[in-house]
Amino acid sequence: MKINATNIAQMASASDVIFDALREAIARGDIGEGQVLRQDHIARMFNVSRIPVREALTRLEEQGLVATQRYRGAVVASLSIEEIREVFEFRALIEPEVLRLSIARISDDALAEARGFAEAFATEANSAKWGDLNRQFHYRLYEEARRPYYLQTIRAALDRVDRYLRAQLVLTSGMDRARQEHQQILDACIARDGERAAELTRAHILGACDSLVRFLETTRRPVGA
Amino acid sequence: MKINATNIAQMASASDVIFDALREAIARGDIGEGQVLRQDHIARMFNVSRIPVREALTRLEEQGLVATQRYRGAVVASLSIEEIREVFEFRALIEPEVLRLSIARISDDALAEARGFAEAFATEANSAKWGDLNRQFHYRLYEEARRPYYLQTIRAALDRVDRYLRAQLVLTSGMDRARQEHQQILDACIARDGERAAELTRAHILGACDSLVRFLETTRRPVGA
DNA sequence: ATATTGCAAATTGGATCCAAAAAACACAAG
DNA sequence: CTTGTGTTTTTTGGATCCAATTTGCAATAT
Repeated sequence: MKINATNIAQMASASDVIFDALREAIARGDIGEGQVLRQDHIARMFNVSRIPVREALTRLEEQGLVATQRYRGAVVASLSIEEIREVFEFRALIEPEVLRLSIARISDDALAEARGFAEAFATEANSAKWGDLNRQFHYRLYEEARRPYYLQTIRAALDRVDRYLRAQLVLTSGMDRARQEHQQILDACIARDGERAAELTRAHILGACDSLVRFLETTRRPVGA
Repeated sequence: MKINATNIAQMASASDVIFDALREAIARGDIGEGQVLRQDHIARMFNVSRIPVREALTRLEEQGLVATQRYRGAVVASLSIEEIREVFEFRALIEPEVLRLSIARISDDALAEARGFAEAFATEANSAKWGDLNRQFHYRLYEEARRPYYLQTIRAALDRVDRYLRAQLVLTSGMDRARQEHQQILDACIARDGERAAELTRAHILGACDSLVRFLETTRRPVGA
């Protein structure tokens, strides 16, 4: 048997790279909602033909991150306040449950790593990094649940609303409250109190949602002035 | 302004048709797990080139219904018992909540339609139709929740395990119990007892899962005989 | 007989080309 | 100045073609 790269790790196809790059850019808000994604433009950015770009866009549409109209191209999906609220409501149902499952078997090492992310989140000065650190903190706690399907669902839901969440974090008091709530969640995890950790997570998500919705309702008046 | 078909409804692209056809065939179990899906073969079936087929396969992979390996093609995803259990556990978390939300505003008309599906399910002699009727019954009750994101998630989860569920239905006593449980759920809905309807739905899903897993554990011994 | 190597066929991933539709634009009429 | 119409340009959806990789098979050596 010859040993080459494909034996070690399956080489990522071009569309995988494009998909991941666009997915992250959309989730982070680097590409604003409503912005059109031209196949040709993206193809040139990655030095490929339009074929892998179309595959990436297809996958993004399946994930709900872009909306495509026939012969009109893809635009970054924009969510109504109602849709945003629904995704948060969904997260508030799933994530506490996953954390509960996770705590039943969580190791001290995992807790220590989560604590590291929480501290990095709390002390990071660059607000552009808050979103990633927030995600890492929660994910680290969820991973121990060993529920790949749940985690995938959570990731998809968070991808949809992450750019709004990041906007909420930089609001006054948004970051302060997140810091405190992370600490409380972590304490409950360390105490192996699944019930309390779940309830705190639920409140954490719903609180962020409320704060975000209030913010959006005062700023979003594009139609009907 | 000229009026033509595209004004009335956006014409479905070729890949939409292929995607829906394959998705249903996989969910229903008409294409067995592990079966390879040759691009060329499917393309000829639909009288198109491989391009729209590849788009459909890409979307199916994003939905988790097929698994693709680079240069090796796509195969219908096969789930381990653990993975099946996780999807059912997920459904048992989501669906009761959606039903609870739905009951808060459900109309008598919707209940009548759901009753119609339940009766059709209970009296249908052709076992091949049980799966669809089962789905329609539950969906009709969920729709009134007006939660498109939840519904989409439920559909994706059910697509993954529907073929197993259909196999479980035709097991002895599987159909009998489903009939009774549907009636109980319907009664609770008619009484607008969201709490009871949710708990019955949860038991309905978990019961089917247990029955299915027992069945699979006795029949599935392909490795290590 | 079995394992190994080399070649041919089959299959996928990607590039290029073409047709269909939409958007942008120019221009005439009211 | 606005509105409507015809034309050009842009962009997407799909077909065809080519390269990269895998798979099947045959020939050979042990």
